[in-house]
Amino acid sequence: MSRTPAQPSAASATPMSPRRATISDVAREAGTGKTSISRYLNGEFNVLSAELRARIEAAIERLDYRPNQMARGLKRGRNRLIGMLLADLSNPYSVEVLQGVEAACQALGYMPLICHAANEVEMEGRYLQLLTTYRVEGVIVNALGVREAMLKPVGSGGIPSVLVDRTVEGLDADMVGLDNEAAVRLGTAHLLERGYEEIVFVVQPYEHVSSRRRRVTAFEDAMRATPQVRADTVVLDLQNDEAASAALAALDERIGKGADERQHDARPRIALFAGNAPVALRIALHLNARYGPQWQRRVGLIAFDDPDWAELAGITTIRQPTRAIGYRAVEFLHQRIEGLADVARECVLPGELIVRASTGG
Amino acid sequence: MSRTPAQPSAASATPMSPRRATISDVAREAGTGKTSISRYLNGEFNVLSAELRARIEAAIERLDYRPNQMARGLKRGRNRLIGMLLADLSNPYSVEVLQGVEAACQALGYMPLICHAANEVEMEGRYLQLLTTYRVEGVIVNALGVREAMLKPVGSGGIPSVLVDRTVEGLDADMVGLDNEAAVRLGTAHLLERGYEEIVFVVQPYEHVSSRRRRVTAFEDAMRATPQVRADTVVLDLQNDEAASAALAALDERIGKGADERQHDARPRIALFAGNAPVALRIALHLNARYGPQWQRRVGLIAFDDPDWAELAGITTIRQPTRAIGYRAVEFLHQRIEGLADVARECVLPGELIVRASTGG
DNA sequence: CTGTTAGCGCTTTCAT
DNA sequence: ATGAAAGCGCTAACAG
Repeated sequence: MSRTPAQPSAASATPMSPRRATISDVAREAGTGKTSISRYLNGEFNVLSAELRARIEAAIERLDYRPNQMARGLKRGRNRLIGMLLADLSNPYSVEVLQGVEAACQALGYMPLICHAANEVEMEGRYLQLLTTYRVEGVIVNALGVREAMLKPVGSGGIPSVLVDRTVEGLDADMVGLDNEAAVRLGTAHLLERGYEEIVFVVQPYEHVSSRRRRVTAFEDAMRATPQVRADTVVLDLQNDEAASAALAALDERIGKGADERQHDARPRIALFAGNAPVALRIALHLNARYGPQWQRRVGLIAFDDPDWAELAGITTIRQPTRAIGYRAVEFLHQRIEGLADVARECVLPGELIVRASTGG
Repeated sequence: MSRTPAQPSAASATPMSPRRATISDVAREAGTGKTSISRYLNGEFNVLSAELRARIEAAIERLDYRPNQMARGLKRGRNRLIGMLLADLSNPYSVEVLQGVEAACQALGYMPLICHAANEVEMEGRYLQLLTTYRVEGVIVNALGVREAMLKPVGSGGIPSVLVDRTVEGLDADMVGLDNEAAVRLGTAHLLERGYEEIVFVVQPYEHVSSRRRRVTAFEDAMRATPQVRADTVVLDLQNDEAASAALAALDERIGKGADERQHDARPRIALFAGNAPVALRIALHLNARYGPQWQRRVGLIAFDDPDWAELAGITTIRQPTRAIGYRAVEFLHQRIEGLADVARECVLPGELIVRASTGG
C-alpha cells in the first residue's frame, strides 16, 4: 500500500508557490500599478499600450497569477455564481438536467454550484441557506416538494430563481419542465391502442410534488374518456419499505386476477404506468422477482423517464427533454438576473414516446 | 401556459430587500460596532454581554442578515470550499462517491464545489482552472486520465488534492479507491469456481487510467495461474462507436464458437468480465439484441460496479465501497489542508462480490 | 467587554 | 494611456 514518491517533475514550471500571487505582486513584477493589471484582466486592451500589455502578460506568466474570483465578486457585487439544487442525483433525470445546466452555464459564463439534497428536506434547506450566504446570483431548484423551508431564502423579493420539473406552493418563480398533460396523453393513447383493459398509474406520494399531481390528474382526466377501460392510481412510497411492499402486493393481486381470466400466452390485459424511473425500477424489480424474467407476459409497463437500463429491460418509456430543460432553466435565470424578465414564466417541453417490448412492442 | 401570479404570501417576513444587509447595517441597527457583530457571528459569546448579544440577535433577525462568505473568505484566507471534479456523473459510481463526499463535507464543515467534466478533457482542465480561481482549499479529483492538463493547476506545490479511483502520472497526491487486485481475484476466483473455460476481460481504453490498468494487469496475473483456462483482454472503446462495434463483433465470434461445441442448454463455457458498469451495460445491451433475453445461456457475465439495474438484469457484480471512498477522500483532503499529512498516502478499500444469475447463480 | 483601525484582492472613479 | 485612492463586507489586531 505504500507508494513510490513521484518525481517532482514539471515542478520547474510551478515554482513551489508558497502563496498565490496577487494583483499587487503582478503590478510590482510588471513595474506598473494595479489598475493596469485589472484592466488587462478585464480585456480593456484599447487603453493599454502594446508595450505595457506585453510586460503584464509576461509578469502574469512568470508568477502563474490567477485573479481571485472571490475578491472580484466582492468588489463588483456579482460573482457569476448560480446555485443548482437537485433533489436526487441518483435519479438519472437529475443528472441529465444537470448536463443541460452545465452546457448553458458554459455558454453564459456562469459557474453552477451544485447542491445535492439527496432527498433530505433538511439538506435542501441548509443548502439554500448556504447558497444565499455565498451570494449566488440566482438558483435553479429541483425541489423536494416542501414549501416553507425554501420560501425563506428564495421567496418573493429574494434571489432570482427558477424551478425545474415542479413548482413550489406560494413561490412565484419561473418554471421549466415537461408538458405532463401531453406526455400522459401520449402514454395512455399508446396503451389504449395496444388494447389494455385496465391501466394502473403508479406514482410516488404526490401531495407535495406538482409534477406528480399533474400527471395523476392528467391520467385520470384522460381515462375518463374511455370508461370501458378500468383505470386506477396507486401510490408507491419508495421511502417507506413497508408501504411500498403493500402497494406492490396490491398490484400483484390485480395482475393475478387478470391473468386467471385468460389463457397463458395471451397478451396481458393489464398495464402499469410508472410515474417516473425510480418507480419503474422498483416495479420491474418486483415483477421480475415474482414472475421471473417472463413477467412482461403477465403485465404491460410504461414509464416516465428513459434511464439507460430501459432499453436493456425492454421497457416502453416517455423520454423527457432533460438537457433542454436544464439549458432553458439557465436561460430563464439569466434573464431574471439581468432584469430582462418581469413576470413569472412557465416553459413546458414535449416528451417523446419510445415503444419497447414491455407494451407488446 | 400562463400562470396565475402567486400571492406575495409570506412576504411580510421578507421585507422585499432591495439589497442584502451588510455587517455595517447590522451594527447600526444594533447600535454597536462591526466588531461585536463579527464576534457574534463567530460564536465568541464569552466576550459579549448578554444584553448586547440579544440586541445583535434581534437586529440580525430584523434585517434577515446573512454574512457574506466571500468577504469572510477573502479576509480569513480560507473559505471552506473544496472542489470535487468528476469525470462522468452518468456513471452511478460517481454519484455514489459524491454522496460520500457530501456526507464528509457536512461533517467537516466544507462546501463542495462539484464540477462535472462529462468525459471532456477540456472541461476537466477548465474546471480545474476555475477551482483555483475560486481559491478552493483543496480538490478531490476523479480524473479523466490525461496528465499534463491538470498538472498545471494542481501539480506539486499547488493546492492540496486527493485522487479518487485513479492516479495521475507525475502527480504526487493522496489517492483513495478500490483494492483492484483483490477485487479482480474475487471475480476470477468466482468464475473459475463456476467452471468457465474461457474468460475475457472487457475494458475501456486503459492506457491513461490507472485503475483500469491495474485491473487488466491483475486479471492477467490471476489467469496466469490457471493456464488451462483461456484468458484474454478486449478493449471496448465506448466513445468510439465504430471501434466498439468491432470489439463486440469479435466477442460474438468467441461466444459463437464456444456455443457450437456444446449442446444447446449446457452451461456457457465462456464468461465476460466487464471492467466497469458502462462496459457491462454496453455488453448486455449488445448480447440482448443479438441473442435475445436468453443471452445468459450463451455467455457468463460479471462486472465491476453495481448499478441499480444489475439486480434487474441479474448480473453478477463486484460492488465498490463507493460512499466510503468519497468520505475517505474528504478526510484525506482535510488532513492535507490542515497540514496534518506529510507524505502521499494511498487508501484502497475492498470490493464485495454479489452473485446473480449471469454467472449461473 | 467594546470599538477603532487596518487591511484581504480586486475594481473603479477621478485625476494626471 | 496610466496610476492613486477609495472602498466591497468582513476579520483581526490593538487599544481602551
